[in-house]
Amino acid sequence: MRQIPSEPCSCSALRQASRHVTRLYDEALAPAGLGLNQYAILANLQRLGASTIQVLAKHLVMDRSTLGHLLRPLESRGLLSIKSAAGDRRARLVELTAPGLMLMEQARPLWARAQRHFENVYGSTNASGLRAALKQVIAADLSLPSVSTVPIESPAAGGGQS
Amino acid sequence: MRQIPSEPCSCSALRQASRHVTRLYDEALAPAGLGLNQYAILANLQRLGASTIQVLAKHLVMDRSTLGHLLRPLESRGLLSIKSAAGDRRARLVELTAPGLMLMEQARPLWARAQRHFENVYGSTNASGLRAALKQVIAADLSLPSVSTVPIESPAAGGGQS
DNA sequence: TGCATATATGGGTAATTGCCCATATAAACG
DNA sequence: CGTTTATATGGGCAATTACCCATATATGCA
Repeated sequence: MRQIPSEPCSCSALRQASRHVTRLYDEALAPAGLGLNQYAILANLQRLGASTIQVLAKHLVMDRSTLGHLLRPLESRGLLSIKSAAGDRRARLVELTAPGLMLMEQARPLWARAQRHFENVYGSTNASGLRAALKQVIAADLSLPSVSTVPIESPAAGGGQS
Repeated sequence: MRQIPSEPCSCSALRQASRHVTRLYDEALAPAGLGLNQYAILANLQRLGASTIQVLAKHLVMDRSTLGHLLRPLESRGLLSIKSAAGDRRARLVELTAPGLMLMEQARPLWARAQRHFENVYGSTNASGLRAALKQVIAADLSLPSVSTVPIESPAAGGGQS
């Protein structure tokens, strides 16, 4: 009875590594009362300036509604503000507040410690190689061709996975 | 005006790639009514045979309580059973049921399609390289040295968290 | 101008994730 | 044998994740 070897699932591997590494960063950021995810949201906001949920979600490679949920607690804590955009009344502009900025100043060194620690353990060359590889993964268009229907078979133009 | 470049956060990169790739696998597995995570749980269960939550969680690089939560819906659907272990009344043995096994037979090709698609787009060599890198990440001991206390300085013994 | 379409969100539901604390057992040790 | 310690879980809480569907605007085109 061939024992099935652990399936080399790329997705599981990614998720497992995410969970593992997230524990490190969450622990490091805990003194600031932030999780890595919240830190990433605030950091992107600081970098981008006021942004719509849509734009911010794109940068975070995150579903819009997910981000919508995640903003709530941060807004309650006064770390960011959400107001209707001037030109477009559908859109809402998310922006870092002064307290949010202050917290980021305090949190950045905590983040840096986690990042440094990761690079010490895993190797900084390995780490940048990994980040580059992940960047490629993120950029890849992974949309599945609809399986059964095979709807319209427009010629060359096609689904365009390179 | 140095614009802050996107911070090369290893953890964010991992999480973003996870989210991105998970969407592919979830979509592929949807016809079986499973998410990738649920698939991974059942696949490990099939591979390992009856296991305690503890052991299963270790294999999944997942918190025990997380797994406990995730088992509930799968048990309700009758895909796995959870019974007290014979020798150890604390432990609970999780085991794939016949319907669970049948569903896995149906789901495996769906998983395979996602995996194949990922390798087509990202490159199969890249993919196995990535999995190898992630495996190393997962194996790394990332525990932070307690920052202030610097507790006992036992000599050589070293990192040994048993 | 007016309707069809596209865009930007929000709410609801469910699964995913992990922490802390409580409980039930088991094991170890004196 | 009894007490301390370690192990295996569960429950509660909160954040994370994303789907679907509804609503409010904005845009494009006839």
